Amino acid sequence: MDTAKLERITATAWRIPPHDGMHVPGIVYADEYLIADMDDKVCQQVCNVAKLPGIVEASYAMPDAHWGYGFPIGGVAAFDPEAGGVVSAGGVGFDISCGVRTMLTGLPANRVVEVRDTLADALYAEIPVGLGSTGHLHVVGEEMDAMLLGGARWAVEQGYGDAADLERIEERGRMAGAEPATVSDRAKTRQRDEVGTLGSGNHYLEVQQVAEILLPDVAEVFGLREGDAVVTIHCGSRGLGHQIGTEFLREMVETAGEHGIALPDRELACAPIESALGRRYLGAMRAGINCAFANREVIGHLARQVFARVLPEARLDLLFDVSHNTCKEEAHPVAGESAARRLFVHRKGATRAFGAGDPALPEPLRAVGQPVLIGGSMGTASYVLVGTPRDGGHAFRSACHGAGRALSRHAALRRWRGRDIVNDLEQRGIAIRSPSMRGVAEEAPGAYKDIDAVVEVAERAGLARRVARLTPMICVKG
DNA sequence: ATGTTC
Repeated sequence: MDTAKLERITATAWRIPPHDGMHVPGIVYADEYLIADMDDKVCQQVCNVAKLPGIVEASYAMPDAHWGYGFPIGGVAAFDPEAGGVVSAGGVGFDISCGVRTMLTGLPANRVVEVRDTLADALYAEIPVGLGSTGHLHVVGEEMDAMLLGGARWAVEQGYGDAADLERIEERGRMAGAEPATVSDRAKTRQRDEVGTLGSGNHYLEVQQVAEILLPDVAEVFGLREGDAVVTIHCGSRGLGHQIGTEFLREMVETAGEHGIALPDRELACAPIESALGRRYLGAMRAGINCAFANREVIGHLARQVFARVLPEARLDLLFDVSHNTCKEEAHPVAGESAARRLFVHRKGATRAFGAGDPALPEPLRAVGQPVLIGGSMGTASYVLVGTPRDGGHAFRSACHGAGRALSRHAALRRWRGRDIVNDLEQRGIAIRSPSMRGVAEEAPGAYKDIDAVVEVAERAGLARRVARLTPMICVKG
């Protein structure tokens, strides 16, 4: 990216002054290396978001930001409904509530190494993965609506997962305000056999080891011990979220003019939060969040079943479950103001990162802050961070979500072959199981930014602090 | 991300 038009405000933050109709500045969190590699289109998208009605404080991009549909992936933007603020389907993304959960085995990683291939095969056999994969459940009619209302709570009621998990999920496993009636029959039909499936793309289940502890006191509260094995699941709301996104995006494009909104890019289609369409989207999007909660809860249960057979001493207690693609109603002080405002915070490829003392956090996490789970690319490290207490002017208590793509899927396909990637990783002791060698090539580690650099910048920028670095042993890949 | 172009 050409940094000539950017003001460097700290070692890890760049400001784009408002111009050409931007209501607020853009802020990009990056060091000189990450900003140099970031696509100019990220800045353009940050600026476009800053032109939307009712945006407050700034249009943000996290250190892992890359080009996305309308909003950048790694984008954070908050809107005030009292100031004509909008909600945008493209600002949430197609994979509503795509997110990550990490579960603690309580066992040293060498116990996994001893049974690695057996465990990898069993996980791959039991956990549905890949494009169009179908699951163990068939959810229709009133059950579908109950799932969309109940989220992970519904899954637990169905016998998938444990009630103790619920405290360790954002919104305690159930997003309030979901309106299943606003979700189309087509979206529900697409989902009826997909609950409890991993999906494709960058989604995965990994068995990882805690390679390094960076913040011992917090790691202890989180239950992370150096050398232990953990299980991390990354997936979202599958066909249902995608269908909701597709339908509302179209409707928001068609009605933007009626709402008096001039779109800088049709991919930024949006509706006033206080409009009928805005409220309807929020009801459907929240149902999509519950779908993702239920999905990850069911997959977590399937993983526990596999471990119970292959490695029965493993506990698989849930550390936490975070969403990366949401629009949430939250109270935040805007920079320069003392009182908090009621805002609708879009996080697209970004993680909520609440600090110690936040009442949204359950005990004992409230004492230290929210676990911020950063999913790495296939074969590379992942991180557990912890949210930091912050006031206004700091991305509405958000952090990055992953490594972030450096190359497009298309470019990755030209450069790598899936089989070679699998062999290379096997040489390094990492077992990959995937139905799609094309998918593996698209997800080649070299197609992503350096996650160590991304989280270091996130920490230096004050977005979150590093607690533990995780490295993969087994990856079941979509 | 996605029954990878209703």
